[in-house]
Amino acid sequence: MEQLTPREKEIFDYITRQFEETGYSPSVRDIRAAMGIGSTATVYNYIEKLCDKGYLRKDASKSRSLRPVDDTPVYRVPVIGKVTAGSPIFAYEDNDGFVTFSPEGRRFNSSSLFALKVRGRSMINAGILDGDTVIVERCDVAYNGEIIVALIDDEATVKTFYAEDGKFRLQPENDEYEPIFTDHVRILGKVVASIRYY
Amino acid sequence: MEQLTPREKEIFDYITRQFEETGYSPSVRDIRAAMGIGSTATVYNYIEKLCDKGYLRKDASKSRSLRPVDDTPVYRVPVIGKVTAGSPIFAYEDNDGFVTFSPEGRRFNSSSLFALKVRGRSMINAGILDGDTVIVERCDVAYNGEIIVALIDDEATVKTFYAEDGKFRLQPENDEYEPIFTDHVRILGKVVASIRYY
DNA sequence: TCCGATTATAAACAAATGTTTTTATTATTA
DNA sequence: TAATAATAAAAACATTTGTTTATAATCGGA
Repeated sequence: MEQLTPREKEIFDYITRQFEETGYSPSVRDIRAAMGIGSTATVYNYIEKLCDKGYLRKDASKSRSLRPVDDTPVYRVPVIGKVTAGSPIFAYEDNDGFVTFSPEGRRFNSSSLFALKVRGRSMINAGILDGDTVIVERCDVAYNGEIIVALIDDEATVKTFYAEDGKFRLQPENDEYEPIFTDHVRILGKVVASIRYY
Repeated sequence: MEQLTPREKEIFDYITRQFEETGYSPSVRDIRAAMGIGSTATVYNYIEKLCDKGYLRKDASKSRSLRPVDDTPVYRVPVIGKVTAGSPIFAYEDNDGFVTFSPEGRRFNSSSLFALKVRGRSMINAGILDGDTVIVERCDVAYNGEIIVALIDDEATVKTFYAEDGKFRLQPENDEYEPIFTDHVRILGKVVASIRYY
């Protein structure tokens, strides 16, 4: 990312801070006043520079449409309550609220994420405890060793996935549990993160 | 929270969605157009209602200053790199970037949070694996059974805390590790959440 | 010393935007 | 049936706001 001049950085920092504090963008004149600048044109030029350099976004002629380009997106992920086979599992209405999740490095299609509260101790050796929240990316294929969410007997379950001899093995990560062998598995998605609150 | 009428909810949902998609608030006329309403006054009344009922915030006479009242705050938490005893541990400069964290239910003083990348397997029985990120709330006291971050030999370590017979026991959650007994412990904070990325 | 980058100003215009006032329809409820 | 809540409109007004144009001071490096 192209370097900012000292003054550009000052102005960028102000915009960012305002955005965080108020929840919306300062206007050109707000910036002018705060930075002790005499003319709106000066500010306007800075804004164009910051946009050109990739630090800001704005929509032309729209008031207060500035926003810092954020490289770590924040997703508001619906927590799915009960999962039932036939029904529209991912209907927006049938959720238990939301969790906020921001990944490291990668990006997701916002609508392809959902979350699940884990019940039971079948994955404790993988560090997924009862009550943990897993963030899941919807997909219908998986590779060996990936932790997935699958639909078993009308219930969503978290297991490690293996394809063997044309069949599937869903492996709990807990010696007290037995693996599930099946010819057919309906994969809801891959676990991309897990969160625990103390 | 006071109930919304059907139409109020439609309008609130539109504002929320716009906010998420564009990063800034729609104007009164944006809403008017999108909702198929003939007059800005109608929209204006709805906005006032939504503010009165506590669903929206706005600043008087400021364009595009609407924002949904968000009850789950999002914290941008600095990831502390190396921790050294005497030095200003929490200096902003010395960090490994940020993680975004939003708690369930409770609120924190934003400046009292920091994050740590866990190294080693000493807490695996508590579901904290090598590479996990723990979110820590700064504090200098703890109660028995709480998972804390303490300073041992100039290094930050995550352990379960116990005070016994006027001494302290820092308990690893892994049978291969021995507890640390000490007369004096410098507590950096309590673990309030842990996050793992796959 | 000249040049370019950085920082800055004044003045005006056009458009977008929030706000007020006054009035009306419809459906529900007492 | 009368009262009330929910929904809606028109028209104007006052500000706020983005944008353009033309001009200038300062400073470091070639």
